[in-house]
Amino acid sequence: MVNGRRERKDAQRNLERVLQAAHELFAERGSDVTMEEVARRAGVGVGTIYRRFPSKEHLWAAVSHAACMDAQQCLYQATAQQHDPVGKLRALIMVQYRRSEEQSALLDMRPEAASESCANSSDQQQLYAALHAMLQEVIVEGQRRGTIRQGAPDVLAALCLELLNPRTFLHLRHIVGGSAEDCAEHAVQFVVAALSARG
Amino acid sequence: MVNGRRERKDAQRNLERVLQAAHELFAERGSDVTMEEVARRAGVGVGTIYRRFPSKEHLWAAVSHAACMDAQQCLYQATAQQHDPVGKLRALIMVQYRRSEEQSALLDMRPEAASESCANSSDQQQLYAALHAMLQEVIVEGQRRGTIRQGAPDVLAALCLELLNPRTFLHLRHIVGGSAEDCAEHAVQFVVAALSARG
DNA sequence: GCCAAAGTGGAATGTCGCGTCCGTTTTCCA
DNA sequence: TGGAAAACGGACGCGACATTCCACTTTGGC
Repeated sequence: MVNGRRERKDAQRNLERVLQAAHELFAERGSDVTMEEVARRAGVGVGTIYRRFPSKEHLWAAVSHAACMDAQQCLYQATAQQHDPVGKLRALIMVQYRRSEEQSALLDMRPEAASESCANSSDQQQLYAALHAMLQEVIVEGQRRGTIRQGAPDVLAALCLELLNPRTFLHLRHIVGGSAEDCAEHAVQFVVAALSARG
Repeated sequence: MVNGRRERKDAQRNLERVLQAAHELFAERGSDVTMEEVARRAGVGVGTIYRRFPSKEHLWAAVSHAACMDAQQCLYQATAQQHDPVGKLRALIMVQYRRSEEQSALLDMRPEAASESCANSSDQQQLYAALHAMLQEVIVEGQRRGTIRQGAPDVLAALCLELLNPRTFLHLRHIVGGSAEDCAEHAVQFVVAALSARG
């Protein structure tokens, strides 16, 4: 579409293939994937990738950005449909765990390790922050209603957040052996118990 | 000491220096440390390291082994001095968090990712397993006494375990801003609430 | 103090993955 | 259909590391 000329459709198709391939590989194995692997899976040459993305980090950022925006969107929607804090908590855990099943490496984020090359994009950190904020909001609301015990909301949210990490899901999955939903249910029980106001 | 001849004392000294340097660097930054960095910090040449350890993985394994054995020892001792489940839980968290302060990268283990080159040694997995077993034992005992709620002990232990990971500590530390003990106390409150039998 | 064995350091080598370059192929417009 | 422009792909260059090699140094036994 540049300079009055339509974008060539092979170029368009290849961009899609590259993004698709990169998404699949990154989601599964994180950023320690070779550019050549991505190219091979996409059925193109490495040069084609570099035409669109100046570096591996840029490709990672693009894939990560899309995945994180999507995840954030899903999390917002899921909580919006719930009206009590416990329901919102359950929704967050369910959604996060279901996504972890397919995209553990892409969603795995460690906010404290901000500088490790492209393994952690700022989008992941933003997703983490958004999730932390959502949890905190739920906790504050629960405290207002008296269903969630007192205590610094940011700290409680941080502890819950650890249990929402894809790694936790994988670990749990390994032990429980059941579906993502089964695992999520265990985590929900645990978190709810940890947060509930004492009887 | 081989072949009737004493081990040269420069060799012995250098081995100690290498292990010390490797421990410091690995503890801080994990296995993405250059052999040359280790050599430099130890004040030796890389050749000297390779004389003792056939590969970087072997060096990592040696350092990791020592750290994990030591950690396991500390955890056992700490729980042995406590006589009720909650006390044992508190002790485990306190000890683990204090160690995390210095050795987060060495103790950080992800049992589900067993094959990622040398970043995860089998010792780390064993430490993880031991910690999981200790938690499980504490939980079973608490359930017997009626102070800990019912539920699959392995699953409950797995969820607690996530909160004992050095990453969790670092994240919490960042938010709380206090000492390792402060962070541990928050985690203890959370875990105890999550596990307590309902009133 | 002498010397053979043990140990040392760091330059050289091999491997691997990122990113570039350019001859070839495809597409689009007229 | 012809040809210019855009896109392609994969061989190649390069830097970063792990590991090897060997001329040189230190040590322990005599």
